[in-house]
Amino acid sequence: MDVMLPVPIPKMFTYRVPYELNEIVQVGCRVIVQFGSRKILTGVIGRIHEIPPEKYEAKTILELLDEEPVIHKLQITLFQWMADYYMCTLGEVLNIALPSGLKLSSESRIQLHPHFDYYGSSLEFSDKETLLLETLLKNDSLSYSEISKLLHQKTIYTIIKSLVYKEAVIIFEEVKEKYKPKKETRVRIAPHLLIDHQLEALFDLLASKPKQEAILLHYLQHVPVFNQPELNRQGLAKNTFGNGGLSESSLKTLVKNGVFEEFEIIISRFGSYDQQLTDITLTAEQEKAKANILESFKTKDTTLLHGITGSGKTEIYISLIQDALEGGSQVLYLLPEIALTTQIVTRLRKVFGDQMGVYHSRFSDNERVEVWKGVLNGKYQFVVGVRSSIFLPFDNLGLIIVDEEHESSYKQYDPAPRYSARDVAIVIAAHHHAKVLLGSATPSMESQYQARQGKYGLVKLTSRYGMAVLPEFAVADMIRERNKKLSKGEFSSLLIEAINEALDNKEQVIIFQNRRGYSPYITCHECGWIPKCTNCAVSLTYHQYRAELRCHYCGYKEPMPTTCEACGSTHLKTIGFGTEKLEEEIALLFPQAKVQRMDLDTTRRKNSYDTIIKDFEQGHIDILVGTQMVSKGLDFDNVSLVGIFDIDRMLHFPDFRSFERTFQLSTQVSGRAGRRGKKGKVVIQTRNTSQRILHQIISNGYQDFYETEINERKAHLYPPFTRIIGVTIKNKDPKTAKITAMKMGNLVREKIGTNRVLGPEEPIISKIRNEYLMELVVKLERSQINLGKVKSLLYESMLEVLQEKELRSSKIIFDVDPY
DNA sequence: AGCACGCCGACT
DNA sequence: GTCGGCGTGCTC
Repeated sequence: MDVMLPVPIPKMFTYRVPYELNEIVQVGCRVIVQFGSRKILTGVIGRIHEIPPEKYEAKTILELLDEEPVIHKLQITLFQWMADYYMCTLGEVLNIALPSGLKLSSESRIQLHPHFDYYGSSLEFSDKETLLLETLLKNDSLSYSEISKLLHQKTIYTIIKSLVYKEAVIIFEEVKEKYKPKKETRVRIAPHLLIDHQLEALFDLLASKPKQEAILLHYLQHVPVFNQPELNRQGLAKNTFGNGGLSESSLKTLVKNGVFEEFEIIISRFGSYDQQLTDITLTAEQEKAKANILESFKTKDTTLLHGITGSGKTEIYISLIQDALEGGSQVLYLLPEIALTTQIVTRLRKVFGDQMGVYHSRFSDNERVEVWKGVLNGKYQFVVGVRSSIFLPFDNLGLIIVDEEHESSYKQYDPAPRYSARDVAIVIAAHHHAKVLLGSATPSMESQYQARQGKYGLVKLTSRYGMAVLPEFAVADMIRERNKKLSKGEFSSLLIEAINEALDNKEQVIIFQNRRGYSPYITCHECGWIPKCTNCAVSLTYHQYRAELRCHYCGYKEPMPTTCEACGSTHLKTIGFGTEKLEEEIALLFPQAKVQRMDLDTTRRKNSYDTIIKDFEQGHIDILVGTQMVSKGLDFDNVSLVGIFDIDRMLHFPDFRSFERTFQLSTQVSGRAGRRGKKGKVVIQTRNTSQRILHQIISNGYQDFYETEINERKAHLYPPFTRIIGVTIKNKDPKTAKITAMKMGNLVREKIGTNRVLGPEEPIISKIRNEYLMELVVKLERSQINLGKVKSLLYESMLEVLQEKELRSSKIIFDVDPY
């Protein structure tokens, strides 16, 4: 049979099945196999056949892990499609798809040879060998890294080989099952006591032992065995006694005396939830939109729901999900990474209770395996999750919702597969004959274009939910403010005034600045020195609260210097500003207000994100400063003002999507202002008040924005008119990177046409993690292009370039449909 | 990707 | 000599 292994080699591997398993093995079951001389891996059976390989002897699988498949056949087809489309290997797809709790890892360990007698041996051992053997006498076994530490030596292979040769030690592989079901210890009354009134007799016996009697009463209170003796079987969790202030030692005595018996059960990590709200009432407009969506589904597999912020898309989703579930099919609801907050999950939980699974990156390995298994066994008919939930083993999907479909976090950038969950979702739906609903207030250019072309259905929601009205916009001219000395720090007088007004009215404020840290760089006033990362070609960001300089690309950090490392001057100044600096300035400008910052740095811990949201919701925070985290799917009733900083920097980011992103981000943040009947206000600070896109944001002119932008894309041959494949060349040596890129560029031009290839060029950040980068861009017109052919030509070119000896150390990475 | 194996320079 | 570094080839 052929096994898919989580390794970046573009093929499956043939293994033999032992006779006794011949009848049991199925495609989609996991197996453990030996791969290479000392690696043991978990793979998934991809194909069952009886053709023995010609050129080698196939190894036999070591173990079959599942009796029933953990992956459906349909998914294997999908994985293969993903590998082809995104130009990566099947193994890379599998590696990302399977939660790590389902993958076993092996570690080689060394142990004394069972027939080896250290004291009676006549063999000669070196000092290091002696040290190792004596340590092994004390410990049963040691791993490679433990030995390496013990001997203070990096390569230990020769020593081990010599000892293996002398038959003093053996190498073995330890395989650990990673997933552990969660267990709970329970107690129940010994079953024989339930017959013939023995329990009453027991009470008399315990009358003199009040503590034990209290325990028995506590049990009977929760498990009424007199009326329902069958309930005794399930018992009562042991920890309820301790929590009830009852003596644990008395419980122990009762167990010892055979009154109670202890047992363990496997429980869910997610507790249980009740469905509290089953009926969703839609407004007339929502009802109409829903009907339009259903109508559109009759002829189109994918429909775009374009609903402005606060128009109540979630209610429509809920209603559609309920319908699909009642029809007996599964539903997947995708959300972008950051927006997967308790807010939405809690809301859905009320409606769907236990049948809803949640899948996202903050869950532990064990929790993810539980969701995976829950989908397999039918416990979860409905899953809310992020990007990676498209890999869950659904077998009967009826509906996939991709909320905030324009979000870039649907695209995985590193490692491979560099896939777009939105695009893959559409492919999955086709496999299942399911429907896809894309939802957004600011649809991506791609989706909107498809809808206009009639490929997707299009449904619009144009009025805000309830009495909410769109916010009023004000643009602060920062050049004028600076010249007239009206601004204080980074804040314009306009924004300061607006904040004061909001605070006076006891309303909340959100400040948006898409850059974390205090300042993006510092410089020496005397000589112009700027501290740079040692591993990447970027300046270090100053983080004041830890007094550190940090690299946002590789994580490198160093303490904030007190003097210039070039000239020794103490005059270091910060340039530019991030969320930290704004937080500090707010504290100075509005000392009476409570400020909180929300960015990657303040939300690292597991619950910190939820805590901030909750605090803000309950009004413990007046002003929330944050990065794009504050722009996503959060509903706050009392926010009347949103401030947007540094929109110019976003616009001038050198990327064909910078206008689209700026428009989306600004519109999304603005949507946080003014809900439920109050008119909100948005202040945008810019150095160029006349740019057209500002007016499009202000007038909520999505259509106008779309028209201008789509013409730009058409004129410059960018998506959706073309398809882009990014090619990144990496090398530790900058010259080799350049030469590889040149050769690759020439070869690809030769094969697919000169005008389809741009570059090579050095990216803005030319070095990351000590690797120098070069980029090529392949632009392919949508029509009359055989995409598969082009991809194989690209792949061939890569192999050809890497044939050359001097260039072999380069890495060439393809990114299909980059964001 | 890992990992074995081989070749080469550096250091006790 | 022996260790560590790096280049190269292979994995059913």
